[in-house]
Amino acid sequence: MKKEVVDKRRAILTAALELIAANGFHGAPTAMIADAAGVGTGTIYRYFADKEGLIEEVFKDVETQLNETLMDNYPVDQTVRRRLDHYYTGMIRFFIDNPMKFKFLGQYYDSPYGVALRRDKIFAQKDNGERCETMKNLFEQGIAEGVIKDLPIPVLFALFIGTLISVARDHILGFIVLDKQLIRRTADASWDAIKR
Amino acid sequence: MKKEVVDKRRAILTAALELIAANGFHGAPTAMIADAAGVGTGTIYRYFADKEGLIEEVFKDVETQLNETLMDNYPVDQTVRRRLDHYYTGMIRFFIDNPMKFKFLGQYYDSPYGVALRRDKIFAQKDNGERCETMKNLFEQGIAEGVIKDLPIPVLFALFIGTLISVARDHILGFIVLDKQLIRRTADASWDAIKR
DNA sequence: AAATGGGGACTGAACGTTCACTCCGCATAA
DNA sequence: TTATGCGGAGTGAACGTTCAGTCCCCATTT
Repeated sequence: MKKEVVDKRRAILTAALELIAANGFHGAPTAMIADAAGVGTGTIYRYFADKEGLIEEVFKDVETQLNETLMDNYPVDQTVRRRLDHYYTGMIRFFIDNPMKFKFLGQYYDSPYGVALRRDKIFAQKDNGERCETMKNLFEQGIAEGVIKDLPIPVLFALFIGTLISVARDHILGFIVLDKQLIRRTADASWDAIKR
Repeated sequence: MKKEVVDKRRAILTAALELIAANGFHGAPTAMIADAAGVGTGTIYRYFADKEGLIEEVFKDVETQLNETLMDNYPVDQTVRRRLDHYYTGMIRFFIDNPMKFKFLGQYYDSPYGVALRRDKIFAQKDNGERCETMKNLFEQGIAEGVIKDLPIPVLFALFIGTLISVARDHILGFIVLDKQLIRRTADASWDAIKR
């Protein structure tokens, strides 16, 4: 835990992420994860309760990284649109830069593990005071200001984020190449969907 | 195969669809499918090569039903927007009316089974002459007419269909209730995303 | 400095379970 | 009798998990 010489916990987390992203949950047996991490199969159970526990930890890890990325340079004092755009482009970039993490999240969300998870829960910050807001809050502010359509929050969420996920997947699968300009135009188009 | 008294093939297809939609691929062992269908486990292998073959058949079945639904009352002579709207609302209604089929498709698409599948392939008609068009064609027409943004087809697809899938899922999971009016407003918002 | 001993991180063969799939006998029909 | 459609106990492979044993580190002793 403290020695950095060989952090086996990290090695297991990384191996699990990569193998699950590449082959799915059931294409990543514990023996294979242990192998890729360079540890014995038993060692996994020294750091995690069971395979499900391991997967949960991987998820939390990715979630934290994504949240940290999104908090970076958060434009607190700008318009609702600018703040939403920060989230949108930040997420796209994170997924493009970390395709394995994107695929893992995809695996996670529609599986027994993630069914109970609400989509907006991802962005529910816990202890960051005023620096960030949930997207839900942003949508509500936008509606109050009259700049966003008065639709139920989950619908706005679907309109705004559903596209993001589809576009990111297409990029990762190689159907399109999302350069800076195309990201810009996609983000604008998604804004068109929810703007009043 | 020909006797309708008890169509075991159909019973197996139906049972597989329901169980996979409810519990996922790995929560639906062959023994359970056979039980639900009221046949012996061995009988499955009289009608299908293996479990993968069965799942493929279920997929083709659902695909065909969806396509047939969409061909109904297809507004051949109307504007691009009207024709796209026909697809959009038709799909939403199909998914709302057949939540199990929606869930099954979700399972199918991000699994080893569906990786090779292109999204627009779903709508590639085979033998229907001029009655229907692929969404790809509709997007291209729209771009040529100057009514749709000049973005890559997969991006337009993501903008238009990504939202549909998210919204349908939210409805099926019970987070929102999609009545006729809300479907209308969602379809319009999705159009805003792609319209010029 | 060198020798010793104890403790805990680590390992992987082995275990029990689960699953897709097979095989052979049975029931029905001709 | 022969042919056909079917059932479900049985089979081997693969999986998650365990646990008895190994090995390394370091405190202690000489």
